[in-house]
Amino acid sequence: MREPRGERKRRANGEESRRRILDAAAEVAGVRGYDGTSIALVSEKCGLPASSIYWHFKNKDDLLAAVIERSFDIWADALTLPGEDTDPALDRVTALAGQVAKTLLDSPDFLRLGLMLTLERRPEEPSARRMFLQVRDTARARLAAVLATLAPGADRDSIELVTTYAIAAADGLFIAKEIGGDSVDLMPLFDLHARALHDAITRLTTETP
Amino acid sequence: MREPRGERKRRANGEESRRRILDAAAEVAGVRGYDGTSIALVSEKCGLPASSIYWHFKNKDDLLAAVIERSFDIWADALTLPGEDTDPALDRVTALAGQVAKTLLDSPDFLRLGLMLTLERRPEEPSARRMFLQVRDTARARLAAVLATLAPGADRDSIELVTTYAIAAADGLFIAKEIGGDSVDLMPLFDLHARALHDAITRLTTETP
DNA sequence: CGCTTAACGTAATGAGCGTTACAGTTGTAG
DNA sequence: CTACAACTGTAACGCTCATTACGTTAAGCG
Repeated sequence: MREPRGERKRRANGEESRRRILDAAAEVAGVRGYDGTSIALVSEKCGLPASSIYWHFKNKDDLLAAVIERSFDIWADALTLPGEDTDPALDRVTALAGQVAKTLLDSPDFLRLGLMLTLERRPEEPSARRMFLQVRDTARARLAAVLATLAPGADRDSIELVTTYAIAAADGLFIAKEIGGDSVDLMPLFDLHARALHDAITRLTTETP
Repeated sequence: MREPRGERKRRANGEESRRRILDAAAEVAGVRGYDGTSIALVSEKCGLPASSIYWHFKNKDDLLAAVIERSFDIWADALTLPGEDTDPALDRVTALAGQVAKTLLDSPDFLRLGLMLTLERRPEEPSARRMFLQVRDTARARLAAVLATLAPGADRDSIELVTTYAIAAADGLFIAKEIGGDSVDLMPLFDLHARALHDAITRLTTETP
């Protein structure tokens, strides 16, 4: 998925600069959104001229797509899925929800920027948006797999439904945190969410024998 | 809340123009977001010159705040809260969730634009954002009141927690619909949500006697 | 040394932006 | 009729934007 940029570090500064640009762009884009992220701002924040940004990235769209990709990778790496031996099932769901809550608090850039991008509809869809939808889909597939193991007998459609709900509520809780700031404690909310998911899954296995 | 603009229709065209501007701005802003909504685009879409827009509204920020306010009013008017006589409680929550789902499908402008605004953090917070947070808070208060009647014995903090969760999941489901489009059917998702809320409320009244 | 090339620096381009100045138009009041 | 206020139309302002052209520097390699 990651592009190794062909070259193998001829000049040490290149890779370093690329990282600095991505850092700056992530910081700005996470706060100001797609339009609000100007090349001038990123340039100022990373100390490199605009031309260097354009040397490392095709254009602004390409830069922001790379930001999302990297930020998602960082987030996904920080997320340690609970092992299959954890029991009972409620503990497993709660542990997973807690993990998601914690990692979202630590590296929220890709989700914040990604959600902004999904809500907008430009005439030409930015590849940054496509990138977000793509990584989001892999996360979704992983979650569906976990939920499927918790409800062995359930049909595929029901699993998909619960998965959609699980992700949606997580998105919403993330936004609630963005709005409420310190007055919102994510942990009990994600506990509530885990309960809801557990109940829904249990219903899947008991109501459709 | 609404500003009556002082004058009482001296010239018929004025009110009509104002409405046309708001319609156009809502259409554009719902799709393109805050930055993406240019005065030139709104002007083109409503057939009035930019100067007319600036005659009716102080500036772009003022215009978008008015868009959110009006769109919220339309949404809130369409929302008929289920009467207190509806029973059992699950039916009441389900009815409410269904109402929210339906009205969000019909008039999604204020929520889409509002969510975009909440996710961004500019140096100077637009009054459009403040307006959204304000109307959102009134909606929140209303929902909390409804939930409180369903769980008479519950303490205030628990009600607040469930309310936050309820709104968050609704936001997330709205976004899921934006992403998935026709492949996402909101109704079963909001049913699932209603179940989750009902379970949470029931737990509030039984677990803390 | 000299050639190639990755990377940075300077400066400019053209387009679009929000906003305003200002002159016209038209209905209403005195 | 005149005066005035509510609007509309035209044209420009200054600014920021993404992007690029182009010259400079320095490391790797023969």
